[in-house]
Amino acid sequence: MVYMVTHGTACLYKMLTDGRRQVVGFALPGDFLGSPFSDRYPCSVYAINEVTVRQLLRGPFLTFLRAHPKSLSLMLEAALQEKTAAHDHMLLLGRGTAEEKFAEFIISWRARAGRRGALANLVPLPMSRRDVADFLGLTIETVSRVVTKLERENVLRVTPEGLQLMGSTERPLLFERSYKVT
Amino acid sequence: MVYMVTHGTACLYKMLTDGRRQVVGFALPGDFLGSPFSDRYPCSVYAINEVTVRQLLRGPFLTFLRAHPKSLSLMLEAALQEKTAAHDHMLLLGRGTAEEKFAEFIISWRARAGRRGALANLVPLPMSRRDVADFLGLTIETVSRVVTKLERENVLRVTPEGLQLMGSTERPLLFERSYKVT
DNA sequence: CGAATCGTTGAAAGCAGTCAACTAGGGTGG
DNA sequence: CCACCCTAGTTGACTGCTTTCAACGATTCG
Repeated sequence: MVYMVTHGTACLYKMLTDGRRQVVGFALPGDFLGSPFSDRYPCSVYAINEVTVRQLLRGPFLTFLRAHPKSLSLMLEAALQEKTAAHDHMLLLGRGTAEEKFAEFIISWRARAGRRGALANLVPLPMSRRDVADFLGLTIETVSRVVTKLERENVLRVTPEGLQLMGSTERPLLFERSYKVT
Repeated sequence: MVYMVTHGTACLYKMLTDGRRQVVGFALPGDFLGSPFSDRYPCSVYAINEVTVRQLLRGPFLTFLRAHPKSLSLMLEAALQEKTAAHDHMLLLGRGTAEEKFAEFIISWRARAGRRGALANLVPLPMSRRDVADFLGLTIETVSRVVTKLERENVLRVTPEGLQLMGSTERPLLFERSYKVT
């Protein structure tokens, strides 16, 4: 079974028997959950806020895709992009410091979530600290400490509506990247 | 431009300006490098051993895919699988200990590399310690220490041909997983 | 009000990182 | 043939960032 998110935000995660959890991503409207090729779910999902999905039966969906190569092509393009995004996040998880992880998360979340309208400086954070921590491979305490530190440095401000990024955000990104393509 | 690996093993990685590196995967024969939809390379590549590839021009390849939905479908299936693999690795990077990271790596590398024939207990490791370390988000020193520890515990033996896994490998995997699918 | 959940803060511990010394092979050139 | 160098890998001592453990504050809800 495949689902397509139509409204809301979902959290995708994997969990170990001892409770350790890794959030692998967040699904926004337009994103697909599951694969039309397998009846195993690649990971667990839970709704962060009110979420609605469109259910797609595996068989009929496959038939549809075979009949509409254009859609198939779009799905492949999206899947490849998501693979690249996953690789980017690996870099963060494997090599980033706590502060870099959080900064990069805010920047990219702002770009994704605030797609309606220009990049706002008020970034809504519908997910809990635990979700953020598990996404970044940190503990909630460490996330809290990083937020406090950035707040003290006037990089951002915590409001009930989300994180208010200060102007200084455009300055040297904490987590610069430059790919040497060989 | 897209390439398909036909022989050998390649290493895919991303790197930061300060030299920190994350290996995002290893490409074996049959794997594709790059995307037919974008002319940006998603990551850097280097050949671990003698590698041959088949070069596919983006335009003609796209035309071919449009004319052969079956191939398109196979590429989508592969891309979705790789996305799942990337997510699995995120769990390892974000939540695994050094020992769990290495153990899981050996197990899954054996499954992939030793596909010809049954799962051998002699696992060849064509890549360097640095590649392994950068794949697991560790330092070469830590990898070395883990190997030494596992060798002392008679879990494996280091030989010039690769890692010799002892029988005890079938026992409780060091990194058990169990997905609570909601 | 009490209970529960979520988040913050502080102190201490621990796992992996850093720095450095050392070993082992492999290639080169005198 | 062997001294030399260079690279890959190992090992040890120490440091440090993040985790762990614990207490506290804020908010919501019955």
